[in-house]
Amino acid sequence: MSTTLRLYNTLTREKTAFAPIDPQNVRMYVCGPTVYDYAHIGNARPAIVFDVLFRLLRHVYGEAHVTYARNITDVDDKINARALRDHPGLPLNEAIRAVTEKTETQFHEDVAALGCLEPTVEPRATDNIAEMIEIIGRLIGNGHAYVASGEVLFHTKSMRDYGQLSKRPLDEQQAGARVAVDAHKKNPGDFVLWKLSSHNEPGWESPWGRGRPGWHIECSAMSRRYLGEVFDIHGGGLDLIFPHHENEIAQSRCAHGTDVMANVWMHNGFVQVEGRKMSKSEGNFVTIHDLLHTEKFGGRQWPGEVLRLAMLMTHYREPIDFSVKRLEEAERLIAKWPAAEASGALPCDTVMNALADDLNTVAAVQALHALAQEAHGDPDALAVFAASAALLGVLPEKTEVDEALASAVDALVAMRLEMLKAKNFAEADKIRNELADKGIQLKDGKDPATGERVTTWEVKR
RNA sequence: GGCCUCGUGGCGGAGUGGUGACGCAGAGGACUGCAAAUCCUUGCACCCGAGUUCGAUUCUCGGCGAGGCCUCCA
Repeated sequence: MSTTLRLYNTLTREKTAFAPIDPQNVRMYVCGPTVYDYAHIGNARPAIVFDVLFRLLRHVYGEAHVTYARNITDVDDKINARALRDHPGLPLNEAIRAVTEKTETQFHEDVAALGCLEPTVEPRATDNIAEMIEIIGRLIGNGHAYVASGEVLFHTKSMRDYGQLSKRPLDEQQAGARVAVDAHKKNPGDFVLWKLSSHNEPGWESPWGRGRPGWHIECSAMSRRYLGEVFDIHGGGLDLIFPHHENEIAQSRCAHGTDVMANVWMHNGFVQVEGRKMSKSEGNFVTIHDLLHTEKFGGRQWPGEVLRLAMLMTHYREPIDFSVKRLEEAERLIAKWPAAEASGALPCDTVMNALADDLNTVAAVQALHALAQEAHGDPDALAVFAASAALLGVLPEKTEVDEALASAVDALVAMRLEMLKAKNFAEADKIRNELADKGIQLKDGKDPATGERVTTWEVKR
């Protein structure tokens, strides 16, 4: 409990000491995926970054004292479009459910492969429509929202300090510079809280007619439901600062009459692929699934732990260039790390301090690498390594080897040593090669005292 | 146009007003029958210009370059 975390806060543009509202229940909200298609590696970054933060918070405040909420956005016009495209024969609601359930399952498989713990709660937008309607009702009631042309809109001008997060005062924005201003808006920056649905769009009954929520309101509703009106940390990608997070803040604060929505706002940087911007419009994005299970990237599949480490080799606020070269380097590092099981040991101070300093995973990984070298042949160091690696979620798992295989390999190793003594190199190498083909790597060493050859082996990861 | 990042050796990536982390790759070596693994040695980098200074990669200003947001996107 003595560790003090220092976190960079987008709200203040400063790195400050983190003090939870309630150390017995530290609360974090992270914007999750819209479930209409495979998640790409841009989605993987916040999942991994905030997973590290989750692990760190659990370590500092105790596992039972951290609540991590990450939403599933399952109402969205992109989902509707996908449902109509992929399931033209089904009734709309069933088609939508088919899309969202499949995508959600896939997302969970992907992030699990990336070594991410499950959030404490993972609420769905469609399970929180009533909460959204309640908040919208409040906003209309206290003059922060109005009804126009069948939509409920947030009245940005009604909020004195709108734009604090993005440092984007309303007056200074070029109104409608790149998007036509809808005539029914009182101000160009006003955004939709609720909009009416046609028959071929999903909708819910509300005081303003059968409709569906605007983009931002779900996070206000779900964060309040699970974390309260004011909570500790809100995270997401850099590109969400405006308008999404700005508008979440506006909705929540105006509905609840609070000065802040979350105390600390954290944003991870952008992801590029091989030096180029990844964008949906250009179609050059790489999905997590592609990396894990296909040979689309670099002509091979990549283990989840390699992807995770590659992601953590750059500080979360910096842009990251996802490249084959980077993945190869990550893989070489992991290959040098010992497999171990987390025991009761405490993580190394260097790793802890690095992470406590605004999630400096780069320094943490380097410290970890140094530990890995010390751990070579030192059980105590190995335990510290394991605990430290677990904090980052990059602990190579000890491959379970069944005893029959182990004794068979041991016998072959003994046989090989006999052959070596007889200088029968051909036969000895044959054994070595056959084992290698089965994924078993022999490692010859020398007993420091006797000078005898000592052979150990491991299952290649 | 507004707002905002970033620019360090082949690559990744720290850091500091006064000999220059570290990792990966590469090179050399030890060990080995040969490999692998392991260990040792090795890297003279800080976008450009001006300014401040005894001295700047580190501070200031100005360029140039890369990128992001302002519209669905992590």
